[in-house]
Amino acid sequence: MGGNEAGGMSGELTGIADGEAAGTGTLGKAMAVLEAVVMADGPQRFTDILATSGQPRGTLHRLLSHLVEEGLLVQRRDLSYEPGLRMLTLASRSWSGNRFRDVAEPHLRGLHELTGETVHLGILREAEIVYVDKVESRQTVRMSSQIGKASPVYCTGIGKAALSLLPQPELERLVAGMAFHAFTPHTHRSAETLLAEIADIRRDGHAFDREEHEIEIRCVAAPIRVSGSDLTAGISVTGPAYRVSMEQLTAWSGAVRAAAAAIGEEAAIRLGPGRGGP
Amino acid sequence: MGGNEAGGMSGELTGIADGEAAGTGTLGKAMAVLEAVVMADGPQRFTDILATSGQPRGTLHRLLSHLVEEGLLVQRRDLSYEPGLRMLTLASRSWSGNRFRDVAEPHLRGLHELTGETVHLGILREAEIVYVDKVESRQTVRMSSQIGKASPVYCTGIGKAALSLLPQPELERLVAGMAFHAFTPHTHRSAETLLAEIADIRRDGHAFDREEHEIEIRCVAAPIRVSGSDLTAGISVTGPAYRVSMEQLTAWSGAVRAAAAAIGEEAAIRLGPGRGGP
DNA sequence: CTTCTTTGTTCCGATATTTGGAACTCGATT
DNA sequence: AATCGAGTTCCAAATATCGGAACAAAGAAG
Repeated sequence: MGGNEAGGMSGELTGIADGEAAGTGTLGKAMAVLEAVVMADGPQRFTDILATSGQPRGTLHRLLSHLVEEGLLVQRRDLSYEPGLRMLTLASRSWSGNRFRDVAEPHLRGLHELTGETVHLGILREAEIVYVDKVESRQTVRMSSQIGKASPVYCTGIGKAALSLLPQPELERLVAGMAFHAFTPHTHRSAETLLAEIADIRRDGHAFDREEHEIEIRCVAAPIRVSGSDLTAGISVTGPAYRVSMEQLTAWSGAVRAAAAAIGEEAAIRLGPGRGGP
Repeated sequence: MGGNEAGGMSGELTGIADGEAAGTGTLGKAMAVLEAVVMADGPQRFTDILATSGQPRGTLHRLLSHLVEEGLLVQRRDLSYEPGLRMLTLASRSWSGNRFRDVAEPHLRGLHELTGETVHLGILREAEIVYVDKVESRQTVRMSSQIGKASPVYCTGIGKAALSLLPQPELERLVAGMAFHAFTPHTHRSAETLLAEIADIRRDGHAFDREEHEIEIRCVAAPIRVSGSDLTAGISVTGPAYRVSMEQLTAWSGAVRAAAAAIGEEAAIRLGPGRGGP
């Protein structure tokens, strides 16, 4: 197959060249379509998806039918498509069965009690940070807006912290593929400045987000390394600029690093050897 | 192709009997494997999955590779498989983008404040109820254990309530396929008793769970019908038997019915015509 | 140390599935 | 009536999947 694009006859079709093009065949296309629907804002009509996915009509139609039959999508009366319930069922298991989150949770709570601010746990996946848990002020948290969300690495505290753990070649590979969207005036805009900051982070053991992702929002983060696992993660304490000064964040950095270290060690033990307990 | 079973020579091995045999081709198999891993308790080794999924070795291996490549599964150092982060990403969008849940939420809160007990929102999918939201006492709820979980219809308040809205033929189709597992001494054990109770529920407009799913747990539920949609759902107020008597539940039934009606109407308006708002 | 298992990975011809352009249906619009 | 747009169905050609069997690698037993 070609890439993701519809494409026609494939002239040279060298393929491989870039990233790891090739592919997951049918599954890949199905997932692309699924994602197109899930990530969209409202219900998507056939034509909408036709445009976003770039699949030919016939193919797309069959893919959608299959997805509906599997319960991953639901077709409404007006023929538009929405995410189906099966996604929830699968996800809830994936989340509650996540032992890493489980190990980290008490530490997140501890940090929250110390600081009174929101605490996040994120895992590195390619050039993104996926938030896996969150402990925040009073309000019932629910499957918080954040959980499951993926943010770019270069503009988040956890992201930069996690990057600091990567071996240089891996780091460079990721940075090379980055697009540096300027979310705020403080967002990194080039590989150079980012790499420079990462050097600092390696030295200090913690990273800051100086309103780089969202204006008026700051955080301190520390990386988590789990020995014996390929997992790279991080935690952060986040707060509004008017309430948490950079000095305040610096004061908390020790606690954040300590919590990160504790999670890393505990996880190495509990995730390493055997299965899960009771 | 055969059915889902791998089997060897398959004597009769009709398996599924019929239902809607045929299938979703490759996607179906991939999802079956994915589900096998996600629903399992710990990380699953290749051989474990080989057993549960019944796919031939070669096929299974390719399926797993593709699932990993898509980020739906992750392969650990010891070669075992775990749910991947992409599931979370997809699910969180599916959940937070669910407008029905959004409409219902204030009403759930209202019921919670009135009763002080746990309130659930569930949607009917085939012969199961999938919990989509939950409001409970103080404790931080998080993506509660329940959310996304699917329970059989015949032993839950919401399930029976939802069934009561179905047209008779549809109802009978579902009941015909039920397995009636006896979770407690009070669980329905036959189609007759279930159908009889559903007749009552149609009359009363609400259903009870008299410790039928879990011992010492009771609830009152009311069905939600959204006109103009195929959605069938329900809400319930649940509590421990020592604290909530059947009389208490009966006293609350009016409020539950009212909330259900309100949700149904509001949803019909907000889900019906246009897209989502801001 | 050798032999036997057990577990995971790779191969490859046969074949069922997917592919995608084009024709078709149905309803709304002009 | 004729045109347009959205969704669905068809079918020969292309290709990804299928799955048995051979192959490696790591343990366990002898």
